[in-house]
Amino acid sequence: MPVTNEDIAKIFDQIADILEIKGDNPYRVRAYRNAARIVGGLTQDLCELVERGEDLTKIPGIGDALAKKIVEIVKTGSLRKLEELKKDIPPGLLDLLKIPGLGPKKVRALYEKLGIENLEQLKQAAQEGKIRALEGFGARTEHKILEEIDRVKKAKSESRILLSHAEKIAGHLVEYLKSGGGIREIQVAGSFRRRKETVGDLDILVISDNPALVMDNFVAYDVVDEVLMKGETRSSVVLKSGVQVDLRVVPEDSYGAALQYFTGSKAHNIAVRKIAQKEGLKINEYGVFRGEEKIAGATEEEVYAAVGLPWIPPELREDRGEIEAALEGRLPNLIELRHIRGDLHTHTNWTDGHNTVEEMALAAKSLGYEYIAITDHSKHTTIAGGLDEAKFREQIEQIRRINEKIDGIRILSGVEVDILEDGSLDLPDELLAEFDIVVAAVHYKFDLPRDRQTQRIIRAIRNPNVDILAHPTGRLIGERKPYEVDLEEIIKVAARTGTVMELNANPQRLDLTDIYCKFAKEMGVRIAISTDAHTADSLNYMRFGIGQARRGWLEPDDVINTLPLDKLLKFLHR
DNA sequence: GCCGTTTTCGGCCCGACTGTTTTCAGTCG
Repeated sequence: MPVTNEDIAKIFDQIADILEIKGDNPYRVRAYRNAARIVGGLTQDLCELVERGEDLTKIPGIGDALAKKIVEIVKTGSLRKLEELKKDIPPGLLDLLKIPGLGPKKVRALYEKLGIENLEQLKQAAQEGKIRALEGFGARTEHKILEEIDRVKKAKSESRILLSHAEKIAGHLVEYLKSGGGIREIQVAGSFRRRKETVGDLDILVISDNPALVMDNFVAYDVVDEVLMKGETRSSVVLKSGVQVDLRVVPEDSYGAALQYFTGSKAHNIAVRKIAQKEGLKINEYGVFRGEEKIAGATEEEVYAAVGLPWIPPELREDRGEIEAALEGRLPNLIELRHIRGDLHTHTNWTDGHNTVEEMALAAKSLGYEYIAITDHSKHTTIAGGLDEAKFREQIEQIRRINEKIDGIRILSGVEVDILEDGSLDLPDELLAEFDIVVAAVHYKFDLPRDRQTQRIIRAIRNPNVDILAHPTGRLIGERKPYEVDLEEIIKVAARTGTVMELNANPQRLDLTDIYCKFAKEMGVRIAISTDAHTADSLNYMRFGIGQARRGWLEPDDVINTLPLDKLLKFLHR
């Protein structure tokens, strides 16, 4: 099994954890964490780079030492250094870091003084009252450990929530806080504002003349499960849903600085502050300072301007080249929801959708769209009631009639045709040529070997009738992993065949991911942002696709459903 | 461990809150 970039990132993170517990140089620890983040965000497969003998030290954050380690991991599947470190520190000890309040120093003390090596032993020691006796620990800490330990064990896997879920939680909480009074300005920052596909916790920022009132209201919110901390300017709670929410109250003239600070990402902020440092400036959540003098802080624009940068859209703030682009004046003009003129992947009650063709069309019209493509399943997807050729011809005819009947929206007759195991399609070419648009997708045999899966999809997109490759990795966030496939290769082929890649806007799918959006753009491949709506209401998923597209640096011209109808049809050669 | 037209050595982002303390280290974001 080839080593993935994620495997390498995980190894570096583990090393960072262990070094931290050992009390190693914190800057070395940071270098490993930084490397893990960078490796995880690369589009290019490190295995391939190593195979081609590329110079890995060209990757920022990777020096000689880490480059050698990457080569070793790729060639042997493991890293001697990590194996050595594991001899010093039992692996179970790393789980202790997940308990809030326990950091590397405390974990080390528990290990050295009490011989605790894992969560189970920690629980036992706490129950026996041994922990409160340790220097630097007390009864409260011991109590807290007992409280948290089961929660951590339970949530050991994945605790991030979908952005769509976060929107609901944040929406309610913001309304509640507003109704309690004392709020002059309120905004959700963090990864939520960066429109990341999943959100770990919510960061809410408030301007208030009465911080105490806001904080009191916050901790009294009826779905608060636990108050982690409560202060004048900062409080944290865990909601019953398990989501952590941090609330910060800042003065008005610091709002921009605080918003910038708490929007992150951490990596982006560090990069910005490094620039500030070179200019002899200091940035914190209260503003930009030259010595004692505050020179910016009320707005984000001001903060960026103070360090010589234009305002950078939150979705780009990942330290993936946006700082360099900003410095050189080549930030993209990112796509916005208002640019979208239609939806190119939707379902109706002809198959597994809930609404009629007409209902879907009218819903699209009410969103201000010019067109909507109806793309029901083909017969192989039996579970969805996929249509055969005769049924599709009936549907095409129905769509023609409805188009005559209603104004202000054009319904495109389309299909989401199954890509069969050998890469052929589930419908004959003659029929495919009759549709306005053909979307092709994999719906079964997710477990083919990487090479066969890749070739399967490449064969499908080489069919000139195929316009769009839908949900190209088949993942369902939190439920189903993406299937093994060489997406980079597929995108390269798509560049030659003129095939469009779909960014599926369903909040649980959102493939292409941001990094592949950016890669596709760089390869000159166009994107369709489509909702895959199975109900009229879920046409509103478009905003999630837009968020991901913006994270992937996409501009209106990169996305085909920003085209007016006539240009779209021309693009599709129909 | 990374990085560098001010540096190949000496830097490396910054502040709030908590608990255990009597002035602060550790943790967290």
